[in-house]
Amino acid sequence: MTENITKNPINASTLADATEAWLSVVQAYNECSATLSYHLSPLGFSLLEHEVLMNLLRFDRSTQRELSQRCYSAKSGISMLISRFERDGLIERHPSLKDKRAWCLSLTPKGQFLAQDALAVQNKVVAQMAKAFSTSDLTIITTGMTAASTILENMRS
Amino acid sequence: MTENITKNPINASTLADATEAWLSVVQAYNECSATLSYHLSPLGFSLLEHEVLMNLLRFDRSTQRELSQRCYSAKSGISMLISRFERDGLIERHPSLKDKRAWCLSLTPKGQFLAQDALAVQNKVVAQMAKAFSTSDLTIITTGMTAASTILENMRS
DNA sequence: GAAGATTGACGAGTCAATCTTT
DNA sequence: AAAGATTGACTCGTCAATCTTC
Repeated sequence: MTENITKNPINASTLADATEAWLSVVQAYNECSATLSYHLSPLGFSLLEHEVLMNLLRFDRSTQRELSQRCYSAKSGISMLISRFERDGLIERHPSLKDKRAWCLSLTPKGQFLAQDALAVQNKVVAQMAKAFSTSDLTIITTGMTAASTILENMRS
Repeated sequence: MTENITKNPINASTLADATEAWLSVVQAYNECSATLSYHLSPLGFSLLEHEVLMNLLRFDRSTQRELSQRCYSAKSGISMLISRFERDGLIERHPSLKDKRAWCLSLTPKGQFLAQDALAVQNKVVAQMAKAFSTSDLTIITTGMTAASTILENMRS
């Protein structure tokens, strides 16, 4: 007999605690978005553009579909955004060797420089945020949020 | 001499940990949005409409500016959203007694019923999410995220 | 002058349809 | 038929300007 192992039996008080916790996450998420956006504006990047740059820094030769999924943005928007970046010389589209439908995207040298600038901004913000948490807190958050994502994803199937 | 007390000395490894933790939060946030949106659609509510209803359930007689701040949405959008809710009979606008510029917003009986339905959906989602965390985890998150919000807010002034 | 609310113009991103390739 | 990418129509929310009240 299999059993559903959870860290938490759900009752009225934990529901209230969980709601409060989640509201604090939503608040922090919004504050972080506003702060990141604020400090990125001198570079001329929106939050979505920033996400795309960070992804290409970590995962060279990503496809547009991969970016679409990792940035939680529709593929049509990514398509237009990449076209703009290509026109401005930040990104190069290479035809995929394995799949003729797809593009492999790479940062140009210019794109890499600007992405590094954006990364520096992100690091500054994340470093400040990290002051609110201990190392073990961060581990708890990473583990829990990853598990929560899986649970949430399963609630839509 | 005052000193900046933080839970975390920032170095390269904690920056990586903090980035990973934050990415997991962003992922969970997006999955939660998608799941909530998915389960709210039968009720015909968008995420923003849901947030407004939850806020009026908790804080009766809120003003539009208060909703705008608590829902992280521009006041113009709130104004139009409230007009729609008023037209559909979910909300009543009462002139504020203390400030003739402002409206005091209240849910009508019909609005209260629908807000309860939306709350039930939210509770279902939050309860599932809570399975990923222990009670002490939830406390750590609430405390840390609240502190992080303050830090982030201060980074824009 | 500052703040709450409203309106209109605008923009970023989504959805649906289409084309090509698998 | 399914999947990657693109285009056009559309929607939701923002920004700037305005009106009224503080």
